[in-house]
Amino acid sequence: MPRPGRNTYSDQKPPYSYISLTAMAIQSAPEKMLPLSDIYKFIMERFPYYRENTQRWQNSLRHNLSFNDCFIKIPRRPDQPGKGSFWALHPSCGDMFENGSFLRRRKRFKVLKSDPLAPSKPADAAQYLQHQAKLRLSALAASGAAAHLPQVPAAAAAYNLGGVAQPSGFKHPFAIENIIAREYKMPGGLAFSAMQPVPAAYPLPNQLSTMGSSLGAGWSHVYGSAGMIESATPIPMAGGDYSAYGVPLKPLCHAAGQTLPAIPVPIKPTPAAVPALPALPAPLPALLSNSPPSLSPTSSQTATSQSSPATPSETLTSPASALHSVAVH
DNA sequence: ATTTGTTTAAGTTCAG
DNA sequence: CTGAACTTAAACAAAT
Repeated sequence: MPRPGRNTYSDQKPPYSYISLTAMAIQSAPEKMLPLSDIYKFIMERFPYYRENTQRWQNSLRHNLSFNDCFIKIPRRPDQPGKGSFWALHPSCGDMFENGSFLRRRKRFKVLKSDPLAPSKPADAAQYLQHQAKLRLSALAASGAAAHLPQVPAAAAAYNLGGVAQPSGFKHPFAIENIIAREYKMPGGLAFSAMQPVPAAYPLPNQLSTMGSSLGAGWSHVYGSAGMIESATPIPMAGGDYSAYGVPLKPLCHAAGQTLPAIPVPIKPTPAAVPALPALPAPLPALLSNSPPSLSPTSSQTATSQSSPATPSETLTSPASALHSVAVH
C-alpha cells in the first residue's frame, strides 16, 4: 500500500472525457481557473491512468481546450509569473453533461460569435471570473472564516451574459462536488449504473458511499484525496513520480481539492431547472445557500494570489453586450 | 529548446 | 445506419 509501485492501481481509463476531466480540474480551483500545467496535475494526481502516455493525452487535452468553446482562455497579468494563460469554463456553458454521462455530451457547447462587439474578449472574461472569485471570497469572509482577502481588482463583471450572471454561491455543474454528488443522489433508484457503460470493474462513486469512508480500496481509478474524504491527505504522491514536470507541486488545487465535503451534498435543488440561458432577473439572492465547502479556512489562498492594485475604474455597465451562446447542433 | 496554443485531419464510439 | 461527439495524431506558431 505504501508503495504503489507501478501500475498497481487500476489503470483503467476513467469514465470521463477530456472535457469533463478538464472541467473538474477547473472547478476545483478556488478561482475557477487553472493554467494548463495545473490541469495536468489535477488529472494525474487523481487518475493513475493518466500518469502514463502523457504526451498523448496531454496533446488531446490541449486540443480540447482550444477546440471547445466551453473553455475560455484568460490571460495572465504581466506581474504574474508562469507560462501560458489560465483556463476557465465559459460561464454559460451550463450543464453539458445533463444526460448523466461524463463521456459524451448531448450537444457541443458553441458560442455564436455574432457581432464584432462581442464581449467575449478574454479580458472581460477574466474580470468576470475575478469578480466571481471575489464574491465567493467575500462571502466566505463574511461567514466568519475571515482572514485576509486578496484585493481583487474591483473591476465589475464586464462579462455580461444577458442575464446569466450567477450568484457567487453557484457551483458549476462541473464542480467535482457536483459530479460526485450527482452520482450520489440520482433520482429514484435510477442510479449511476444506469448511465455507465463502464465495465463492472469500475467502482463508481456512488458505490463509494456505501463503502463508508475508506477510500483507497474503493475508487480504483482515482488516486489520492480526490475530494470526498476530507482527511488530511496531502495527496500521497510524495515520491518524485511527477518530477517530469519539474513543477514544485505546490498545493495549488490542493486547497480546493481536499476541502470537498465528506458527504456529497445535493447542489442543484431541482434538476432541469437550470437551462443554459435562463435570463433570470436578479440572481443575487441566495448567496450562501450552499456555501461552497471549498476554500478551506486553514489553507490560505496560496493559489494565484495576484491581488493587483485594484483598478478602481469600472462600471457595471456593459449593457447590450449579450453574448450568444448556444448548444450548436 | 520546451511549453503552450491552434488547427487540420482521420479514426473510434455512441445515441438517436 | 448515420451523424455527432470524442480521441488521437501531427504540423506549426507563439511565448517563455
